[in-house]
Amino acid sequence: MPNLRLLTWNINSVRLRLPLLAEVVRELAPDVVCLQETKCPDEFFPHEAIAALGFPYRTARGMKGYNGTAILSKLPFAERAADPNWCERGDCRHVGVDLDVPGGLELHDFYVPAGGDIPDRDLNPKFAHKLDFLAEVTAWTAARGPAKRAVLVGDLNIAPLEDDVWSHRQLLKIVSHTPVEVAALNAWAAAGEWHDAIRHFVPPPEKLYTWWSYRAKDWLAADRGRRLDHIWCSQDLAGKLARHHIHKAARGWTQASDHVPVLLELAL
DNA sequence: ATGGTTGCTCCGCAA
Repeated sequence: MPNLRLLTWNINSVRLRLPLLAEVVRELAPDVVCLQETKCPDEFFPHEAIAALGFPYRTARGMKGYNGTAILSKLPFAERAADPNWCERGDCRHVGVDLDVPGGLELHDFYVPAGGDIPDRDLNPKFAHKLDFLAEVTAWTAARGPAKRAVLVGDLNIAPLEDDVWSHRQLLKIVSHTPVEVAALNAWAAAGEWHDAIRHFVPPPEKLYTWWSYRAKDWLAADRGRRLDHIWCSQDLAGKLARHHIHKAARGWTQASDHVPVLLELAL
């Protein structure tokens, strides 16, 4: 089969940014799109409009106002309905599918809790939730053993490497780049023997970002980004990584998301 | 050191 083009994007409202999703599809021609922060209850998910973009297979797990994940596909898949309800919250932070490609492919789309502003689990319940969520997914991953024929994508809300942030030193106490979060993310990846498919193409010390704050006067000039969005693959796919693309231009679009699409092409 | 913007929803909260 031709290469599989997988895209992940924190769209920050699927309804508001439907025209931008169409533009992403037009420019990057993904076969599978994993969205986060759809902010859309399932009964309002824009299925018809997305079907018209060329995605006959779709699954959405959304809720009112916050969170929400969705997978849109040109290829058939079976939804993984039995995956856990993280932290018993039902807060729509994960959806997984088994893609119908030769040899099969398990695909997981995650939206890890952002964690609030104070990096202390005793002072900040949102930070405690982030760490608890990471501990839970790590235990689940460890129990399942090394990932095989699998890809994990999403807004993991952690920039693990020094070169995943504009200033390692200045962000050490900023939620998303604290040592405790980085250790938790690394433990999760280690538990499944996941391979960082994007850093495979762009090793440190090259800077790499997927998110730029809305609060900057000039996001491009300041370039104070962070790499919060990730694509991991199982070791058996590491030799099949064909190319990647971080669609930085999308950050400059009118009414942009603060995250940009990240694409991985796999030679299955 | 601080404040800055956005989206959803209900006028604050999460990011």
